[in-house]
Amino acid sequence: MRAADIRTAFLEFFCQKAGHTFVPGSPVVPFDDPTLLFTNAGMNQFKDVFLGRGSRPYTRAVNSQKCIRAGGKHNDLEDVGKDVYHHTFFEMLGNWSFGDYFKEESIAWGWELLTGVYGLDPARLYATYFGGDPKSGLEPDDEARALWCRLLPPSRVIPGSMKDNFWEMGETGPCGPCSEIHFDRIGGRDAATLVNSGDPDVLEIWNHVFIQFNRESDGTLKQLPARHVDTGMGLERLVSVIQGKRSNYDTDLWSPIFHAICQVTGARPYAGALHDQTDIAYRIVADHVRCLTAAACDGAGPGSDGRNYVLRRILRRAARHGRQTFGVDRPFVFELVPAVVETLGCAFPEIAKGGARAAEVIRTEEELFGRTLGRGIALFDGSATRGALAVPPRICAEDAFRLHDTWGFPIDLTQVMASERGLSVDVAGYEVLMDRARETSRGSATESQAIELTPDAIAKLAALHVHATDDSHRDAGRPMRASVVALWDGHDFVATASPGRPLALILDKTCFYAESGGQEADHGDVRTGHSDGGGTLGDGHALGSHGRFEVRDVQRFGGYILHIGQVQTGIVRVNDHAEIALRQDRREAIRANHTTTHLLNLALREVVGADVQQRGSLVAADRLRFDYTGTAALSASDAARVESRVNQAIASDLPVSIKTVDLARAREVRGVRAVFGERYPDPVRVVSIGATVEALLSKPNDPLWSEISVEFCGGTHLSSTAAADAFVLLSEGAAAAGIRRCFGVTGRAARDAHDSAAQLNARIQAAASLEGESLVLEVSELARLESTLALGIVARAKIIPLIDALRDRAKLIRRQQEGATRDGALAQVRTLVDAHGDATNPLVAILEGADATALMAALDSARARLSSTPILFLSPDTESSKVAIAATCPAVAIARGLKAGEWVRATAQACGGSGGGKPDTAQAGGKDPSKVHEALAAAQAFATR
RNA sequence: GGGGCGUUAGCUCAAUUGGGAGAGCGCCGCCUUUGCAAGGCGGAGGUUAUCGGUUCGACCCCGAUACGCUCCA
Repeated sequence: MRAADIRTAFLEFFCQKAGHTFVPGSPVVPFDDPTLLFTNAGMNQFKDVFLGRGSRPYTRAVNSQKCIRAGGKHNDLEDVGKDVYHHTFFEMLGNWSFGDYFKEESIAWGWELLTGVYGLDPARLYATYFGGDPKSGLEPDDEARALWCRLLPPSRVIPGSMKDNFWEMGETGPCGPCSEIHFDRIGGRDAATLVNSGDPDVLEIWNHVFIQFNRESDGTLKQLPARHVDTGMGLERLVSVIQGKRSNYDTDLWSPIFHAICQVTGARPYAGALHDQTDIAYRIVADHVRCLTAAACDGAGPGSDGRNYVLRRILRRAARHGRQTFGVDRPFVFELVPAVVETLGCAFPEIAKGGARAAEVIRTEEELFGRTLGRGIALFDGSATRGALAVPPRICAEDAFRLHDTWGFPIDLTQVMASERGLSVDVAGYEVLMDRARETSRGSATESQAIELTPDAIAKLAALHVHATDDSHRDAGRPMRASVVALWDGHDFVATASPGRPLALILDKTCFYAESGGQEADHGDVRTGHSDGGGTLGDGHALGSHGRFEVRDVQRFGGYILHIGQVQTGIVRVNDHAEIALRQDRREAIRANHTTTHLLNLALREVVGADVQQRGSLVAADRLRFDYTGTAALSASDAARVESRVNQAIASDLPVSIKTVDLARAREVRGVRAVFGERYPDPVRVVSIGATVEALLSKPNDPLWSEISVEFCGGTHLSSTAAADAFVLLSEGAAAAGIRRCFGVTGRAARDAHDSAAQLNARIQAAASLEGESLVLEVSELARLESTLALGIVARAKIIPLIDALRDRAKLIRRQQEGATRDGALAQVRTLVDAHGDATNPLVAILEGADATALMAALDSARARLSSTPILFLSPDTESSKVAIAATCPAVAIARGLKAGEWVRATAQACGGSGGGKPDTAQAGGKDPSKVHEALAAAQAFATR
């Protein structure tokens, strides 16, 4: 069976045989799970179901999930290539039951598929089950054991430990026993003792997890009302087993890629040897290009932080092996992408579609690395030259560390390069420096100002029967009454709080919007009073007699909303009544910016193209930021079109409609904008502009809908677009490889941007009639304004060439001025030189109207004719109240003890300054032009002393 | 999140303790030579990323910002 058939057979088996729904695997880049660098298991996208927070319209699901294990807790990066079964990228075949079937069906179907469909020899299969753990008070999973014993002899049904056969998602939460199916590649023997012993020929192929407990915060296990099944089977491994190979790499999942490597690099064909450098490089490069292609097709390219940085390291490892093992010093990894598309494209449409773009992303990064490598090699050469003189010849620790820290040269690369030159590397010293760097990197970690509610604290609140915060009033945002249910200082719950320390307030209900989905939190005030005190919360007069709390941030943790800020006056206590009010001007600005963000999203799609995808956004009170996929800068004309589309929508005063509806129905609406890879709650909140959500749902297929803005969004919005007033695009640039980022403003700020542009334009017009020095000064001021003012990019694009034209004129003027002052100075020098008698006498003179540069030119000119004369010129400038001084001394004068540096210093001191320089030429400056004659006298005295 | 490094002519990069902003390649012009490659001479091209500070004087020192590279977590 070919790999593609094996994959298809799995999906069809569960779809047809047991009524599973095929749910396409999620992207390898999880967008809303900060605990996860990459998708690393098929269950990732169903986490909310297991946690009991979400649901799906089906109870049985199946797919093949693209997984990446690199850089995170599960990191297989270092092992890739050294063996034949670790991968940074792999496929996980999985089937799931959400509160539907359980152990019996799961095990029976697993057996049927492996032996019946795939035709694996039953005599080579082994099963493990959870053998119980007295320490944790857990019974053995006898149910699973009994089920297996129906299919296998009891000697091949093996009990397993907590580590191998009990699955937990985290400290708390859903968990349960699991049962693994193992396969013996050799056969004809009893391999029971080899199961889970690390023998490469007896390997786990399929894990069935039976989620039946919930681990409570006190450590106890509670039976779950709904029990789930989560299985996972690595495709690469399965294929090797079915195709009777001892290595994952010896299957048709890899051969096209190996073939491509051979073609592109000209290396000898892959031979499959475990310890051979070339074969190791083959495996590493093939693995890495699969990983990079899959990531790029899901929108994640190499970059400088987080998961992007992991991808960068992966690419550089591949590129380095290409260079060192295959001798290819040009970009080549990108040329392997078509082979990856050939093997994965049929199963994953996004890879079939995104291959070309992925290759482009990879090629760009390879070129970048080539440059970094080039600079690093230059540095290495210097270091090697120095190191060659040492005894024994070696690269010193500082250089090795610097190559690593600054230029990204892994120590082993430095070692290889050093050995090529017959040098060793001070690795011990390098490790010391590395440890020190690690220490400083960790040690200076500042304590976070932000207050967070830890999982423990959430559990504690739940134990105290504090209910989740009711935020149903947040859209209205009107002042309201509530009560203080808890006070959290970041470490402990406290009963009272007074001014000073940062504090988080938890109320029973709130009108504040917590930061979410890129929209910033509301700010505002909370005034508290105590029910049995004097400060009754009657209609106003006694308010605030107990406490006033200023809210500067609002965050949601679990169901609890934290109002974070400080007590301003008085005291705040748990159980206080509270009058809460948010800052309406801020809320209004955020609403306008959020609705406009949706309009911008639509406009970009219209202008740039339908494949523009949102990659993040920030809605603040003073601006909005929007990231989207794209590799080229927005042209000036496109920017103008985008801006004008948004302004048209604002001018049309379109109504904004918001409704929470069933997710499946909402998804059917044509043109709906959902953030790529994002998971949405069900039901989902739909925000549409220009047509009501009801209208959308009544005719979901109407082509009209793709021309209006429809998004899934939980934020606060205007009721109609006119309130945004106006929109200006402030900037557009690259945020990361393949991602563009633009900033914009609305309302007052947009008007201000227009006004600034108009004023600047008027000044530019006026400057056209200026001449001389005033034009020069004005141009530098205009350039300063251009770079500091918040102008729209449309306006800026028009303004820059106008300023450039003025700058050209100013440059000409300046050059003329400089020429004039220089010529003036030179003319004076000529007379002075003509009049100068004895060539060995010092020439000391005042030149009128010269600056420092002209003085140097004057010195050059004088020196050319009086080669043995010490010369010093001064030039007073009353306007800037400075005296420029410059001097030169011929060798004979220096030998006599007259050094230019000392000479100018003595001269400058006579007019309130100082200076210095080399013995043959020096510059200085004085601060008091009125003393220029004293300085002249001092210069003469110094030279003739 | 925390470090380190960098940003100078169209490109690649220099510039000693703070003391006159340079080279190579490319570009323009002229000359020589030629089968071709080339060679010689001259020239243009700079807000030293931006802003502020220290100083008589800043590419250089200090602070902030932007952008890039890089390491650690």
